Amino acid sequence: MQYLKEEVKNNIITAAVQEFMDKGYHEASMRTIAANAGIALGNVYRYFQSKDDLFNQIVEPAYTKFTSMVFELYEYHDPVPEIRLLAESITDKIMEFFDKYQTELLILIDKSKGSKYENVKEDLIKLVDHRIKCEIEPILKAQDKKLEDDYIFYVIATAFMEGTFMIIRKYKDQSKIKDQIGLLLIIFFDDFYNHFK
Amino acid sequence: MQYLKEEVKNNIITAAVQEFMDKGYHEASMRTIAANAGIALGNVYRYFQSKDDLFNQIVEPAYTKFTSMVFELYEYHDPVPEIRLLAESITDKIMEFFDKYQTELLILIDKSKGSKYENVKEDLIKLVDHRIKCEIEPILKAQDKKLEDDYIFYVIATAFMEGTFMIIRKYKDQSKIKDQIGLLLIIFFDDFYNHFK
Amino acid sequence: MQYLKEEVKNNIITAAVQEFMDKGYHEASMRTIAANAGIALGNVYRYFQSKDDLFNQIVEPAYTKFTSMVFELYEYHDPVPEIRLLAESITDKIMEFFDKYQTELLILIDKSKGSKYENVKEDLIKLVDHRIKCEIEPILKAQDKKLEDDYIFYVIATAFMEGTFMIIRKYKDQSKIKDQIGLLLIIFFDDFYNHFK
Amino acid sequence: MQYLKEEVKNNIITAAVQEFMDKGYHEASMRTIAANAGIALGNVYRYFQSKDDLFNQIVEPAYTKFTSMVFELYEYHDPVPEIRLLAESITDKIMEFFDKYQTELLILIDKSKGSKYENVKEDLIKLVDHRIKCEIEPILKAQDKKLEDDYIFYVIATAFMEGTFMIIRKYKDQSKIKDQIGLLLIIFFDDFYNHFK
DNA sequence: AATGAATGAGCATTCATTCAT
DNA sequence: GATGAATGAATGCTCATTCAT
Repeated sequence: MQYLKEEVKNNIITAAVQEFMDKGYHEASMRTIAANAGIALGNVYRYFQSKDDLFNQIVEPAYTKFTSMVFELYEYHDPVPEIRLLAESITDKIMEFFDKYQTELLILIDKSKGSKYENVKEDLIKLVDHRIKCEIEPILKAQDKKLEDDYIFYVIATAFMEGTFMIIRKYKDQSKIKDQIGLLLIIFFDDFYNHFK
Repeated sequence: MQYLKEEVKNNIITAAVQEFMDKGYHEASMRTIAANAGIALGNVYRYFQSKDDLFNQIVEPAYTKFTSMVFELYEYHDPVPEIRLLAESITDKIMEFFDKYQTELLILIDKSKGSKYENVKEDLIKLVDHRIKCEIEPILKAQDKKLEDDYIFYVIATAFMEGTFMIIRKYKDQSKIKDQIGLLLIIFFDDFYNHFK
Repeated sequence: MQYLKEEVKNNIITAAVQEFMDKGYHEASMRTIAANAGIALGNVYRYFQSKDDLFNQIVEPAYTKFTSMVFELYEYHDPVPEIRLLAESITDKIMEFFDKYQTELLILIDKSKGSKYENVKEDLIKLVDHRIKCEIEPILKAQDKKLEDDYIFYVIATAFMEGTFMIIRKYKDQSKIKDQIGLLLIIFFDDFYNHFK
Repeated sequence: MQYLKEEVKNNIITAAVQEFMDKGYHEASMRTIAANAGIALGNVYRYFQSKDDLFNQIVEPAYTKFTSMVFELYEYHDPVPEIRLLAESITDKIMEFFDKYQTELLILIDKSKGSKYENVKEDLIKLVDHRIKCEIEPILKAQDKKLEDDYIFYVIATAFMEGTFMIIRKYKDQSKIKDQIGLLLIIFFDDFYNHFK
């Protein structure tokens, strides 16, 4: 690998993050990225093989970490006696992740259409949906109830995740984010939980 | 002459609605729209100045009606003794709107990026946010509490609306939609309401 | 399929044949073809899906006919008592082909590098090589001789075909071409034949 | 200063010869050449003004030597009583040349499209054509025959040279090359000679 | 009114060549 | 002398829009 100036690479990434945030993967223009990075178009390709590569290098670390986090949460099957404890542990995991990859997660979630990551949001929501069902179904069973249409859980999962992303978008301060996501978890799942009891 | 056949215009709109739904504003192809409307590409431009104009004419009525509905709800200040009643009345209003503009609303909400309507979703959410505050603040006041940061209401509003849109997207049957949105309203605001009591 | 002007299509083909002849498939420029056809670049793509398609449409008929001709000759196994007869029949077949596809054959043979036809020349030569061996081997066998290295047959096949192509390139008059290829066949194979007798 | 290290220049030439052989003049990459020469891309341009210049410096010596050889053979007018003797002497000359410039000749012949040497092959063939005519015409004259169209000689010359190049491309061993070219000379010119006798 | 052929600016990508260090 | 980062024009291709008929 040749020596490439870190500054230029950073300029490209900065410009690219901005461009991907503005227009999403598909609509983003390599010309605009080059212009905003203050370099010639061709020079971008010294640092990144392709638009795809540029996008991937930006979101890949977030994706990898995110996937392993998702996997861990997915495997955690036991229903908890007290939702606040689960909320706390999930929030901790998520915060650890956000600490490093806040912007990249948002690109991954909101702006990845056309790239290989376009299903990330859906995957995440499916996980949350799965977790919700793990919690709620035993409760319903104990009451001999069964929902004929469980799409509402998927809706709640989506709504919750959307709320989570908003908090990430809004705040820079990690402890504030943690507080707000904690509050969201309680409002959503403590109350929600009660609804089915 | 400025006489344009209504039938042709309707065919274009029908094809365009389909195309915007399928691909979103930016990815929609004028060629595909013309082909599906059964007319020549050039002829589309006799009825609509541009892709932009075509999009605007499609979503404009829904937007106008929506805005006035939003205004009405916005103006409705009285806190309700029983959230279910408010839920019912809001759901009724929304359903009335959906009855005519379901598809257009979804285009407006999901597929308007790049057009002048891209902030519609946000506007709607601001309304719901406002309504929530109208409901919650008196309760907090009665308890001598005050939230230092009320962004959580905005988050809840967003999450709720996202859920609402999912339900609209998922179901065709109006009564089913009404049921599910009703359920969502209760889960969100009855439980949520209790949280602050 | 929409109605496309035959004249424009012909202009594109004429310009493309010239360009492919000048630079070969890979180096040919769609911009140059469009310019020489007197139309805008984008318009070329109304008539031909891609550079590949344009090239294929030009050479495909020649290729198909050529392939079937090759197949016929390949299947013809009997050694002939008199090379002149074989020469005559092969020449007839080839001439019939050249009559329609002279230029296209030359593009196929000389200018197809980078396209899916790049092995056509080699395939043709392999056929001729095969035919030569069919003729020569029985003769050698009768003399209890065997060549340890039969690459010389492949060389002769190549040399002969190269000569054939030169004649096609040089003359427009079909009867002249026939005469010259006939002469070439005799020089090559009558004499060559004798060499191994 | 204009002092340039001979070693670096040789490395460039070695890498360039390989690259031109692999991909031909046009497809050859200056980056690849620099990388394989173990130097920086920009440094190539201290030794060679351009890709063109690099190509020219590589094939120039072979071209010069070749041209003078051609000239000698061209000047050698006397018809030979026995073609095998001429074949032998020509083969000797050619082999002497190949000994030093085998690769460069193949580049010149096969890979020079787009450079100023693209006609070298033709020039060589013209020489052989000339020699053939020197041999054949006296024979025809003695028989009071005259070919109205002597293009066939040019064709034979081309076919023969094509065969020669194939042999050079195929074999590395000089004595094997000599044997095969000798065989080719006899097949072509002994038999061919007889044809006109 | 309607047609659909034509336009031209846009896209991602490549590569010979230049130039500041 | 040497480096390799930077340039910019070229490539094939797409598509909203225009315009002669």
